[in-house]
Amino acid sequence: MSNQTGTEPFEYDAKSIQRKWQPVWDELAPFDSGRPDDPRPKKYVLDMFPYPSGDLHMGHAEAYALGDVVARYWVQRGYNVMHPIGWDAFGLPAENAAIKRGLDPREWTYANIEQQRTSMRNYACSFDWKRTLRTCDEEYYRWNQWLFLRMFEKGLAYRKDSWVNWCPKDETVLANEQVVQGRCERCDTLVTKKKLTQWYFKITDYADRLLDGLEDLRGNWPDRVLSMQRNWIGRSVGADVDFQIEGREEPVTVYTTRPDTLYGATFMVLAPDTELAQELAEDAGAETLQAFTEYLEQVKAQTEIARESTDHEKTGVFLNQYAINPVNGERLPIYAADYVLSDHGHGAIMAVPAHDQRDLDFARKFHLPIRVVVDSDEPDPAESGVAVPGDGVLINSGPLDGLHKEEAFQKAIEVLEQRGTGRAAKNYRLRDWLISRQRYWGTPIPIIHCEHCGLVPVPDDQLPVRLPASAGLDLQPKGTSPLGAAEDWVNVPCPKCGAPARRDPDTMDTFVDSSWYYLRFVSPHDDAAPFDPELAAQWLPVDQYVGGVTHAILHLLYARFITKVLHDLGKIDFEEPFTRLLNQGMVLMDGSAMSKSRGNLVRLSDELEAVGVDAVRLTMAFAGPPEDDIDWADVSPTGSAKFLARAWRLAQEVFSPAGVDPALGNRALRVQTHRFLHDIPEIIEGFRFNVAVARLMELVNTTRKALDDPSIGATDPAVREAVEAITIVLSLFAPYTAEDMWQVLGYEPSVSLAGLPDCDPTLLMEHTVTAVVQVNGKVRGRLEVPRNIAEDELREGAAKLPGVVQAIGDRQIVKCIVRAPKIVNFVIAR
RNA sequence: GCGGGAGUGGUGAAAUUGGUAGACACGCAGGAUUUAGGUUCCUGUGCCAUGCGCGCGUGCGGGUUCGAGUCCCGUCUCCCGCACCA
Repeated sequence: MSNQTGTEPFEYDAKSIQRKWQPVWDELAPFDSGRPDDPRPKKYVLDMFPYPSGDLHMGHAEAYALGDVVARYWVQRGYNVMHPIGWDAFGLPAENAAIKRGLDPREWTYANIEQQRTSMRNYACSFDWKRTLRTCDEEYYRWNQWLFLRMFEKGLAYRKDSWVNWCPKDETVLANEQVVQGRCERCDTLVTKKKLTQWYFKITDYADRLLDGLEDLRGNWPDRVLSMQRNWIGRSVGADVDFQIEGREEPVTVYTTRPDTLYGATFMVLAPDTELAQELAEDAGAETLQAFTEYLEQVKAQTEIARESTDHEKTGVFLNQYAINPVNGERLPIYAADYVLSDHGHGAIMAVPAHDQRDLDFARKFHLPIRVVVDSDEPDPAESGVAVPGDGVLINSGPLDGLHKEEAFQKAIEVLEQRGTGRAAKNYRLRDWLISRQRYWGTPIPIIHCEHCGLVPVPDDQLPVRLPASAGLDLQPKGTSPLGAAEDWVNVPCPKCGAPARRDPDTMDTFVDSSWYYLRFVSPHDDAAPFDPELAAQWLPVDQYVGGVTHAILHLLYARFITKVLHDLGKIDFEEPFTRLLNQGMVLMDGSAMSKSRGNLVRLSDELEAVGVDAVRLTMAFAGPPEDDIDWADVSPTGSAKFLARAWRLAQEVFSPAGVDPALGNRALRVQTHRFLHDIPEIIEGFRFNVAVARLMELVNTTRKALDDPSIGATDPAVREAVEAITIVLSLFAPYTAEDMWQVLGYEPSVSLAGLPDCDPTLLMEHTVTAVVQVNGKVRGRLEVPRNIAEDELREGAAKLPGVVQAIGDRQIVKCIVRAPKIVNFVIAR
């Protein structure tokens, strides 16, 4: 970067500028927020807090660069901005790394946090350093326990025995959300199922509100995230229908989204791994039972291996039993088949082969009848093998005949409700949130197991339940929590009856920690409450959340859920935590995600060393729309560095005193400066950071020309005005460079607090514009005209342009469209 | 299959009420400065034709309009999420 010939008068040296300003900012703390007397309106800008698994990487660099633009922008607009940072410090990676290195997870975590903190300061993140938090601090996690207890009281935290996802490598249970295509989200191991008693949060109680709440976020959250959440919750609307079974007391209830096709049901299918299937098989006699048992074994063996297979050849076994269709009394043979899942709906379906592809596949294989009940133009499914799911007119359906799908849907439910054999119902893909983990490095669950009293909550005044020191504990994954072996810790008297009892040895999923941390920032060291209610009322909700799309489902869904819970507990008065969300893309290298194994890792520290902090930040902002991925191979950090040097040199050459009246300056340059100032807010608020940088570059180029133009020159006040505007806006992207320029321009630090200059509307109005003149829609000439030119005048001027005259020739002008002052279009006969 | 999004130069991308397509950069080419390289500065750069341009051009095909990257209909491709979810 540096000029080694020494012939240039000024040198831009990113490193020395960084060294120069960091201590000044530490002293000034320009981003401290929350002085009680601060009259500025509030703005809460939050970056997703990092996991301290090492030093910052390119992904952090992008996220924090973009979040910083937003935070710094609102400061420049005169807001009291709270922009805090913390560490999501509990969790498996820390524990695994600690085991590998033979360290205490605590030591390893805190060391990483310190390293990240140093890197963030160097990276000029505009965080309020008085408001940091670490989720592994007991002053933080005690409030996880507090939250757990409140939820326990409300029945929202409960234990149940069920088949859970199990990662054999990490030896711990996983939430549904942590299983990606049958594999552990973290270590990619094939997930297995294990029957265990675990703690759950009852997120399904909030399914409707979580889904409906997405409507309010439309426009302020990326469509992609809204759609992912919608999919994840997976609400479907339909009906529960009760079917009597021959020779059996209790009916079987099935869930269907197509009650309109009830008359088209020709058989029933149960999930093989249900008690009902087992019972029916037993009741049907030895032969059936044997066939069923064999099938069940086959299904169980297959699940783990064939999980991923894409073609699902239908299999199943007849249970030799019949159900009665409640609307027409028909006998429906009952099968057990693995295409019906035990954990969806009631684990049983009515099969309508004509109108459902899966049922049709099964019916064709087992030679079951196929009855069309929705008449459409499609070919007969029994012939074509293609089910007809679309609309049509109902036939063969008794009272539903002649109705369309939608009407029949409603009517069928009415009929069922009248007869008491069914009712409208909803179903969700969403499952309750499994929060217990059999690992050490997390928040202890504040429950004591007493032989006499059962599950006893730890009284609030005994919180926190401290995590015991790891010394002497075996942290190796082994399927049970290491805390169970901490005898001094685990054995306690029951808080209720005083008898010897044991603490729950599990720890909480770290997503519990991150589901409410945004609230803690308003009073990070409060020891009376998780957050100060008054401060929360003042600051919340978060106005702008910034983070990666990797958290589109997990973290954001959990945080929305916990927010609604806290709302219902009367602790806060809003239901959505994050008003606006910006999801930045990923930083790639040569088209794919960076990884050591792929050998395409770009180290942030190397980039910072090569071009400096500001150039890296600027590159992140300029690369393209923030939500798009950045391929580091496609961008030019050195190009950014060159631009910064150009801008910086501009400031060195300004030769008019600070405070000079810009009104005396060059008009053309002033016009461009003020158009720039006018457009910047709209551009930044629309997250079009790349455009903002382009506009900065444009203004730098123009100002350079003005400066070098002898008729304008370094003493022109308009040059100073332009450079000041550049400096202030540049401070959003390249704070070190801008700070240095600000000083050269004769001001005290910090430029971050300078404020965006007002733009002068008269300068926006006065300048001339280029009118485009078209003939038959093709551009044939241009005309410099005043902004307020009259239509007639513009038309006459346009008609005289040589290019236009030539294009028209002797043909007749049929029509002339004039939109002053921008365009004239002559329509001529062809 | 369901849901969401996107297709614009060699590359990243602009064009936010239908009105100059390709701003701003990267790359490349040429030139100035330099012993040389780098830096810095200047010029050029959508495609085709380049002796000429009422020539072509925003995935493709239609339509509306004086005028379409933008609106409408159809179609293809790609990316993301969910998926034997009844």
